[in-house]
Amino acid sequence: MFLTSDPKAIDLQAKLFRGFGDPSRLSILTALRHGPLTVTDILEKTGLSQSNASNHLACLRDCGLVTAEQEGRYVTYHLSDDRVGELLELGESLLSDVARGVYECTRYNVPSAGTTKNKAVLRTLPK
Amino acid sequence: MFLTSDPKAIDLQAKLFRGFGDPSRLSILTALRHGPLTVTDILEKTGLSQSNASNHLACLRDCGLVTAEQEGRYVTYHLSDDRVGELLELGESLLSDVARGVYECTRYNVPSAGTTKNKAVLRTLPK
DNA sequence: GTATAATATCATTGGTTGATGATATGATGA
DNA sequence: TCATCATATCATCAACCAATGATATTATAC
Repeated sequence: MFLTSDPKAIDLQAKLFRGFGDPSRLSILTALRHGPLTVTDILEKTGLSQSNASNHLACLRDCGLVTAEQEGRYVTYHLSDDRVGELLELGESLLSDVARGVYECTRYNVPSAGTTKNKAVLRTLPK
Repeated sequence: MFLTSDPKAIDLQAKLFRGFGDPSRLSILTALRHGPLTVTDILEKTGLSQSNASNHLACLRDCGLVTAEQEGRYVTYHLSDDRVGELLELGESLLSDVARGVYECTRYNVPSAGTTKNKAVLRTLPK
């Protein structure tokens, strides 16, 4: 057996996709798609709580998906690379054709954006 | 406050990206990138255990990212849409520029592909 | 029919993650 | 200096997910 490619590269790439795979982070990235925004703007647009957004922004910043600039009292965030936006776009496009399947897939679920009130999970439906 | 876009769409899109955000699933998708493969082929290429691969294949199938065809005793899987491959490619390209940041991001971690022996997690480093 | 190879299903469980709430830091203006 | 606004940090804990191992199903060959 020889592996498709370096498992470490796979792990890293999976981690990269996870950056996009959380509703809070994804809503932040989506909000930034049309231009830079202040944290305050992000809070307004996404409806996330302050500390939640700040935690995720730190994560996105560490991962290199967004960059931050202090401007007076405010900090302005923007997407770090055009490919981040392209990935969002491609995901959106793909989703438009596979949405039903994704919706019905019961192996995993995402938490509802910004809240703890998660949907009931339907793991294993009896045949 | 008005939200960037339908939270339900965000949740779904996040769920889609999660399809790519697990090392086992990602290694399967990557293995399929150069053409259709039998489950047995996938096991060989990825090193995943049979039941683990089968579980993830079911998930990818449900989500519409791959399709399956029975051929005799074997089942052949292939990517369902060109955009799946494009997403992998774009992710790879982006990773080549942000890999260090992703590696060092400590907010979340992926399990090592196909095994339970996970790396130690370094959640919160003291300043 | 029986045996065997290929794949699928599913319950269990340990480790991980994300939201929260409290607190800390930093920047500006009075 | 103090007050206040903007943002960051961090510990806690409930919820979730993925690997495993056992078992079931399906297909072929004999």
